[in-house]
Amino acid sequence: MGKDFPTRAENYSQWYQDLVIKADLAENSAVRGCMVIKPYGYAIWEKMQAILDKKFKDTGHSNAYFPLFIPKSFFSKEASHVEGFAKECAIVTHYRLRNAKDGSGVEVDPDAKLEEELIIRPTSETIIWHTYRGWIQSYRDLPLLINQWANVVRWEMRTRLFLRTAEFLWQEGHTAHATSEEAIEETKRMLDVYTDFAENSMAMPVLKGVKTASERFAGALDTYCIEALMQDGKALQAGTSHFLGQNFAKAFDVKFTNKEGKQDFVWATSWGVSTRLMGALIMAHSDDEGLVLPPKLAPIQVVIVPIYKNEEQLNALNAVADKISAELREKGISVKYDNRDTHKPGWKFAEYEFKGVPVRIAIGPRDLENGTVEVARRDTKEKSVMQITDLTLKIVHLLDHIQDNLYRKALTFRDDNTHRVDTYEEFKKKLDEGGFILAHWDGTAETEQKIKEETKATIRCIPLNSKKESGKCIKTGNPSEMRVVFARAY
RNA sequence: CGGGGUGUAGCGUAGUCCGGUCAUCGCGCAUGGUUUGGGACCAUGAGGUCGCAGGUUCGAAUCCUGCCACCCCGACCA
Repeated sequence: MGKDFPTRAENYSQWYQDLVIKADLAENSAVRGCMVIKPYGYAIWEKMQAILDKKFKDTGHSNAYFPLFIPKSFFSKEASHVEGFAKECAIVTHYRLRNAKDGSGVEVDPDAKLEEELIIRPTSETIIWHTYRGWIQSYRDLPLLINQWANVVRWEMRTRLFLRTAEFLWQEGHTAHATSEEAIEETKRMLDVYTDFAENSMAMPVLKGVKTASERFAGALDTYCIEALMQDGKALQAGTSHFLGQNFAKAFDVKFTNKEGKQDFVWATSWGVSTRLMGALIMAHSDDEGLVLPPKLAPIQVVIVPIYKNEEQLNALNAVADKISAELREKGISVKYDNRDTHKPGWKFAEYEFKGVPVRIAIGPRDLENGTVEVARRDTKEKSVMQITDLTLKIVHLLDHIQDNLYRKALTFRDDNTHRVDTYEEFKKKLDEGGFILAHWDGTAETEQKIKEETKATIRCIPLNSKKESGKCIKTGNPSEMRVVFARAY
């Protein structure tokens, strides 16, 4: 564990992959492109879920669950939606197996062909809007604010643990509203929820923005997003929130009677974040010694390691450690006291460091005499000796400091790697150094496409908070009203 | 789906060019003992269809053919 681990500078993608596996977050499975999320990795995901779920409930949403399978015909109803997902769908065609005559095992029973094939959901808009048709008649039924936690499948050519897998876990919110304004408001509200989560829980600064037409969700009128910058200088889309207009309402005939007694199609949104956030979290903070977790998402926030020579000493340490643990737990801190006799302290130090546990407390016989403990923080690797008497409060503060420090560090990194450029030459040069690039663009899909082909950079978003500034497109020299964010992306 | 690479014990590997005590070493695992303030040490032991299937040969991890899986780089995507 931790040995023979490449540094980020040596090989970033290898560093990432080894980190995920060696920190026990996930592993590749027997199924191509699908991963097994291991208990430690899943515990982080559960913390993400718990925080997000509360935010969804607090903003008026309810959870529900829709089927994994979607009748093929549903998919054809919204033209751009089909086009967007057709190339990456898994399809169920049969419902029965039988023993092969040659004894080679089981085979698909050709007599068990489904009359209508089922698509395994790559996203649930179609089944949900089909269902909403029966739920919505009047303006009194609106807004309808639903979220579901689910798995989805997108048959990807190339996969990477957490960042892109054929099957992944996510949440998808699907809401219906009486007016366009209300739906847009909802779209932005949920983008803010994601932003708040990314920055305050993940300690990861994000840029809020709108996607260009070519990067928009299939079937959306507008796709809002949060974009984060990873340590290798590549951008990562961490969450999306879509204003779907009346596209799905029209495709699935979801009408309501408004206060004036007139029929109208409802206005829709959808929004989601996925286990990809795990990848973002890992790449935002971790270092060459392993995982670094922000306290708010760490399954174990504090680990206590005893140092002893014999059972007598251990017993004395156990008593003190149990008391410290209990006090910390009272403050809502998750503590692990690792007094296993099967591993030495040094081994444990390395283990928990690699797994990103924010704070480690070591207690030995010398500490018992002095009424102290040794406290080590993962983010800075600093160690200090603290008195046991006021330890709990200090740990509470330390965890807050670590959370803040990780955010500030990530923010500084992003600021240091965000550049404004005004010429195409400068653009290409900065692009190779990595980071976000703020540049003028003439607003056409052709130019965007050309830049992408020539440099592999995409427009990550048109920032929501950016000021108008007239300038010239870096590629064509045509007039531009504001800068957009370019980057190479995951 | 195109280009490149790799498959030998749970993991990482030597050996493959040049076929013949070659199945090597390290980590890990098990047992016993000594240890314990930064990944302990000694001893003993268990564990392998050398990716799979054919073929060549007296003899194949090694040569030939086919297949499969995984990784990296592209195109596509959250």
